[in-house]
Amino acid sequence: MNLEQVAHRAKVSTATVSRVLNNASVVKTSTRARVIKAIEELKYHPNLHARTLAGGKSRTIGMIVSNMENPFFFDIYKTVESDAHAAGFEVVVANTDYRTEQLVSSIRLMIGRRVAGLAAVVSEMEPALIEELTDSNIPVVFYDVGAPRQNITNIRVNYRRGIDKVIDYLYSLGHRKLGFVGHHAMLGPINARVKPVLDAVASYPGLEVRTAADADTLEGGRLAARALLANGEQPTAIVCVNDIMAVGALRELREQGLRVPQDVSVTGFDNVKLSEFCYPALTTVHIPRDTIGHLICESLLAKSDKTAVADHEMVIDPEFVLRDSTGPAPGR
Amino acid sequence: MNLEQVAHRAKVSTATVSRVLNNASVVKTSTRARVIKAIEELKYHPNLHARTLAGGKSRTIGMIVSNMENPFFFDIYKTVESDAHAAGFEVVVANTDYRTEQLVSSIRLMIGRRVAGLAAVVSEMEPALIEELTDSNIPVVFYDVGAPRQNITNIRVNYRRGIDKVIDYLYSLGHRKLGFVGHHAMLGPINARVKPVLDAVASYPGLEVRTAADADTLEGGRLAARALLANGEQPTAIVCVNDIMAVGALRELREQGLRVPQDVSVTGFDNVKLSEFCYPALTTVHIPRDTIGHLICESLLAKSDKTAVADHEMVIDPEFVLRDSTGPAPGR
DNA sequence: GTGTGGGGTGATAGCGATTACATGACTCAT
DNA sequence: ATGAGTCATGTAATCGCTATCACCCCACAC
Repeated sequence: MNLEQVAHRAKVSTATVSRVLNNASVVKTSTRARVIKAIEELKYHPNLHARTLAGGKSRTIGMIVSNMENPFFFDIYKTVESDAHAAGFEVVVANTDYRTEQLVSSIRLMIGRRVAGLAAVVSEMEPALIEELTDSNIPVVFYDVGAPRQNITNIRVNYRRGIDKVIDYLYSLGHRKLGFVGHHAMLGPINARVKPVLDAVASYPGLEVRTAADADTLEGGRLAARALLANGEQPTAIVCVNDIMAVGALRELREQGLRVPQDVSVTGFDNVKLSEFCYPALTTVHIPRDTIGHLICESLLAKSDKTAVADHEMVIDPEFVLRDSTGPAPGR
Repeated sequence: MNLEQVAHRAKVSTATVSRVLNNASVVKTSTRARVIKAIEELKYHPNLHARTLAGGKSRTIGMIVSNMENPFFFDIYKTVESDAHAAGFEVVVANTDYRTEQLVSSIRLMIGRRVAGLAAVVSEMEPALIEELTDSNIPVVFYDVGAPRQNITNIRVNYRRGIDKVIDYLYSLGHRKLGFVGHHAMLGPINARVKPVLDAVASYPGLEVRTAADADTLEGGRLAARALLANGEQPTAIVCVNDIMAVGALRELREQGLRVPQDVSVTGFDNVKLSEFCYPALTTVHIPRDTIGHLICESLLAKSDKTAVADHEMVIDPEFVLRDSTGPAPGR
């Protein structure tokens, strides 16, 4: 079923059918009606591939994320999608699972699709890939990828500010031995997340930290916490790189008969919905995923419309959220 | 950057470049090397739209789900994606948020994309849409959509068997007043999920059930539980349509100072990873998302390869999972 | 020497849209 | 009546690729 058949049935030219399909230029009301009738009768659905090929422009934007399983990423995606839809764009997502190989093929795929814009919300990103991307001439927005770069819009969160509030709070409660639960992908944002922790820790006298890492999942958080509790002296507080892993840690502590926060305090990061529904509710740091999503979409659409929008860097400030998973260090 | 430019640079015809790209027929080693060199030098990425348009076949399969936020759907998606990748296919997902309007536009979009196959893992599905889909000649697999239909492969779960085990267990523990937490989309699978509950309840003497529904989210579960506790006699057990809502219910009970399972028992459904990480860990029913995902992909790929694969119905049996959120009815 | 067959490559006709550009039919002021 | 200006529509080139067919060249058998 194609344009030509519709045109034939409506006794018009393909150009006219295209016109009514795109609401472009003027078509006589009676003609339009005939065309629409033909379209419906034939159950015609325009071929998107032919469309973008002929039109030279694609109405879809691509989004690459590290781990859709983590609601942090999903929340951003959802905002982007809703904004994109409002502007008449589709969005296709790709998951990297923190694997470079997946990232590479996802990027190639997006370039192959000639997406109107690409949002990369991933931790890992090699310079060669960035180059490949910028060469492709596709508008790109990164979230939190490594150092600032020219020709790229980068949205980042001031993790240092967030983690400072956490460490400061724990310190004031008497905690001196911290455990840090991270995940294996110790690059990009994880770096952007890990380094601030180490920096913050270093600025307090007598504060120690030990790190354990695993996958960015509930199970991973549990295993990392287990590792933390197994080797060496037990920390009085466990700081987690994100809420999901913190919930995993919570589970491990419970299993080992440790009470939170009486025996061990736990903190998360992101303020994902779940952090409020787990038990005990997590003390965490709020990262405004909706703001991030809006910024991504706005920037992408602006770039794909006009040709000259300056690339820039946007920094977002996180907020401390105090809940029930933190308390005074034991014996104090 | 297109085929022609690559061909020109490698001093061959476009046909030969295409041959190299597709590993089709024989190309002299030296020629292939020249072409590959040109491709790399020009940073050429084949245009996917032109490809599928010219080739007449798309290497992507579409998947429509009701609510990606619910890990139940995500788990299925993940399996499908991984199977699809293994077979050299991409998958694009669309979210309906249980809204018919979204479903319609997603289906149209998928048809427009000329996907090689479509998996519909949604609750709502009007006959007209199903017709539109079958007319489009795209291989389709449904998960749990209404009554069995011809010309459509349908994968379904024997909810009755699952819920029977739950109700039976609660009944044996002395529970007679049940609350049921569902979600607003009371169609399709929700029907497939709700009706069995009512049927099961009806088969026990003296068993009562009251229903409350809200959104399919943590928050929704909480609100539904709140409604259940507010009106009328307090149930001794709350049966939830899925784990996510159950975790929401857990939160509400805690907030109201009710202990689980001492004061109120709670059950989930799906056996999502979270059900094991929340507190208390949920008694639930396991639905094998991986099996579902495998079946979907297998069926879709089979259909898109050969032309004559019979449509059929597959029924999956769920399993009861006993954990810590259920106990004897209070005062017994 | 001539026929046969196959490996390697080029020319080119689509695929299904969009989009100049051209055209034809009217209206209307001059 | 005539030329200009609109409005509505048709014609056909084009997008970037795949796939068919034709072709050339050379080895090898008879």
